[in-house]
Amino acid sequence: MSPRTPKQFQEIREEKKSLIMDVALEHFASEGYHNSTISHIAKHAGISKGLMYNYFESKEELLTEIINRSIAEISQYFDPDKNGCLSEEEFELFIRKLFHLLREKLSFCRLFYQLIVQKDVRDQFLKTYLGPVNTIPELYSNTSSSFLALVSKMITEYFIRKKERKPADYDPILEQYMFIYTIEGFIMLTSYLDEVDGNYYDKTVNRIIELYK
Amino acid sequence: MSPRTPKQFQEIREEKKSLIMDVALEHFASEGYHNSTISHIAKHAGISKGLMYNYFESKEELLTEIINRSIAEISQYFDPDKNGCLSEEEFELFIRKLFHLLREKLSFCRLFYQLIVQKDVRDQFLKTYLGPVNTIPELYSNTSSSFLALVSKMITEYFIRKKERKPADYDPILEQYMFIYTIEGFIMLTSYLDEVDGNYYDKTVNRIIELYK
Amino acid sequence: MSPRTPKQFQEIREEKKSLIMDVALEHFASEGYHNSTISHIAKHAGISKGLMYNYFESKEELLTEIINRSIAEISQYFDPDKNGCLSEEEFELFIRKLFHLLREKLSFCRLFYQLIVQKDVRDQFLKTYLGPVNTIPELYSNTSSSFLALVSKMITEYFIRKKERKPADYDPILEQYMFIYTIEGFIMLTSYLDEVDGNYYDKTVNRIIELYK
Amino acid sequence: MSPRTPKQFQEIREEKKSLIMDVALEHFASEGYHNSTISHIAKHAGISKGLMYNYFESKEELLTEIINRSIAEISQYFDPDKNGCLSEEEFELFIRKLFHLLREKLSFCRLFYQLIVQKDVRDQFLKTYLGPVNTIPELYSNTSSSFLALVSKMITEYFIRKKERKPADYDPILEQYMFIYTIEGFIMLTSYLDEVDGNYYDKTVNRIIELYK
DNA sequence: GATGAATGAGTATTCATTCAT
DNA sequence: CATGAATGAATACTCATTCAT
Repeated sequence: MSPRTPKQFQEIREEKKSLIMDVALEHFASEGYHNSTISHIAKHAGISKGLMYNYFESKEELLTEIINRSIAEISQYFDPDKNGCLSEEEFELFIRKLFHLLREKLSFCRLFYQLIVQKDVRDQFLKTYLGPVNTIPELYSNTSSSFLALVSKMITEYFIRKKERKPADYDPILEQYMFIYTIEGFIMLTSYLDEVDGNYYDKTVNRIIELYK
Repeated sequence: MSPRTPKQFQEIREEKKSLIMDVALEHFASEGYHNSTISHIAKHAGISKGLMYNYFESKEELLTEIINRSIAEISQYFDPDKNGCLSEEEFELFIRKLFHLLREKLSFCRLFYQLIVQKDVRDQFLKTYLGPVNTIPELYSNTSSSFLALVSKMITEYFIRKKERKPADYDPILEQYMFIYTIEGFIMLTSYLDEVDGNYYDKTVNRIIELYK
Repeated sequence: MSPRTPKQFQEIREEKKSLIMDVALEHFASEGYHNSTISHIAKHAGISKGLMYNYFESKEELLTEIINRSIAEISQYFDPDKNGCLSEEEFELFIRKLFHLLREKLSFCRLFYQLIVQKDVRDQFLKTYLGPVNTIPELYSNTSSSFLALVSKMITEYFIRKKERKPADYDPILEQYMFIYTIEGFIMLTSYLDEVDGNYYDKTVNRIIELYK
Repeated sequence: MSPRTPKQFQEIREEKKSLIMDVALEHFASEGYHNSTISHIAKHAGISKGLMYNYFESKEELLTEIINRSIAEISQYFDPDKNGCLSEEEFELFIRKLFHLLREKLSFCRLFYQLIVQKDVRDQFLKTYLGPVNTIPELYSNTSSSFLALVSKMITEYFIRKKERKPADYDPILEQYMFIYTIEGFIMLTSYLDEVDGNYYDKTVNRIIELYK
């Protein structure tokens, strides 16, 4: 057998890292960061505790990398920075994509809530991912870390623009809040109460689009 | 000096217990149950660790008592078991009260989310407080521990009843979901993003009532 | 009512002390010294923790007083210091008394074993109660603290004297050991295995007398 | 340097486990289970507290493993389950072995008494090791955990069988009790009074055999 | 005398992290 | 690279003892 090339080594390494992060995400999401032990994660990933520290400097870094990877995945999924302006069709598509993604990334949603409810983490997290656009260094190659801020801004502008085709008493800020609350509540409850029947899942999406498009 | 009377002891106990619970609630709410240490809580309450165990048998009992106390406060605030049936006025009042209460019990809301995101605690919590009405012994004199289940049931029935005064294609289940999501998202975001401006706080309440009454 | 005389106070005090010691003996005997808490003992004695320290300087002193009282009771029960020499009748009576006492003082027997098995306590205990006769100051008014040493000496002399009415190959030391082992085993097993049927209790006594008188 | 092989790890584990158990046995035997702290045991074993829990899940499991190991050693020493029936020669051999073993396993004897005098532990211990033969799963490969029950049964049967070669008034139950008491007393006193002179040690064995064979 | 609130040192246990092999 | 033994700081909880009232 020919010895592995450095490139192959690199690939193996990345795969292993990815595996560990997958396992860790599941643990962090369901048990919480502090209740997930390196021991358990390592065992479930099929490696030794010691090797974990070959891939990640610390438990905290493991968490950070998981978050960054997830954000990167999500943001490239939406790829919203094409022109920074949502058309009605794009808005509807955005919602549909969001709800579709939700099903596939339940673990990340739960992890997200784990972080949000944790005071110390929350502050750090919000500063990093909801901070002002462009002022924060990129963490992943093609991704602004303030992706969430960007999305938030685009939605705001979408609602403001919508006012033109609405009656005089239409309050875009209020509508945006209502929209965010509904989305937020839906994600939260879907993430934790595994009772959503598929039928109403779709009905809900349509109703939200109907109300807020 | 004459010794303290039993009544004096009782008062001291009640006051100190209450103090500890207040402090612990803040900790549990912001740091999470598992991350809040008895040491820290004791220190912030200005007492020794040992004394904590004079008042509460364990950390878990401390949590339980805090939850029970909060649920009791909230449920007596709503007193929904008068006739078990919401009129339109009562529904509106219920929402207004809920939003009013939210401002005063932010810590409890946060604690609630801390519990929800923690797998082990969630199951226990949901079983106890969302379990079937009437099957769970009362924890506080005038309060069923399944207060939340009762509220939930009343709301469901309210939406079903509403169908009569709505068009044929009105889907009460869907509307109830939408209502719950909105409320939920509002509570969640209000609990954690301390940016809600009072102006829109009221506007939101009115809009929710307008949409779902 | 006339105020209590100092003597009455003293009596009340002694009664209370005695009650506490009774309760504590039961606890120490069944749970062990270290597992018996002052709290529990006080509660079972119907007094407060604080008051315990009015009667006994410390938990250790409480134990010491219990031991001394028990030894005093037992030694006055046997009153062996009349002439220091056991006749055959006295020997039989001694055994019968011992077995009779065993039934009434089970708790003390158990406490005794609790102490014996505890290295630190054992050394102290043995030094005090098996030490050389007359060299240790009396703890209770009419009682030598080396009562056990005295009894031990009397038994030894009894067996040595017995040799005169026995065959030449009779080994008094060996017989004394056998006697002590039998007694010891009987007390130990009776103390802990509550299965001794009364019938064999008496038969055993008679057999021991038959063998070793 | 090449990493340790699994076998090496296994060896390290076994050796260290054994070391810890040896040290812990000494502590449990002389101080008692509850008074022996993990801290002290660890310190005397030359390891950190934390490492204790790499080898034993809890203090209780440490105790259980020590007991099981000792029982296993002892029972294989006697190997009494060959045919379940003691001949006179086997009875004598059994006693001689017992007394020989006693000298080597003093610590275990003391531990045994520690357990007996501790109410909570006693019940558990007796249930496990004196329970009915054959109903308890084997803990060590070739060892019934009710080894003691088996021995007890064999001795009972031995005495009953003996009646045939004895006078009519021979009471096998009484004789068995006397035998047990003597043995018991001998073990107890030998375990705790380190004064037994070797000379009388052998004489005692012979005398017991003479009396009860 | 009498109470129980209050303390603090101690105990079992957990876990991220390091390191020899 | 890989392993898991080893550490140590932290955590929930206990209990003899003190002390203000």
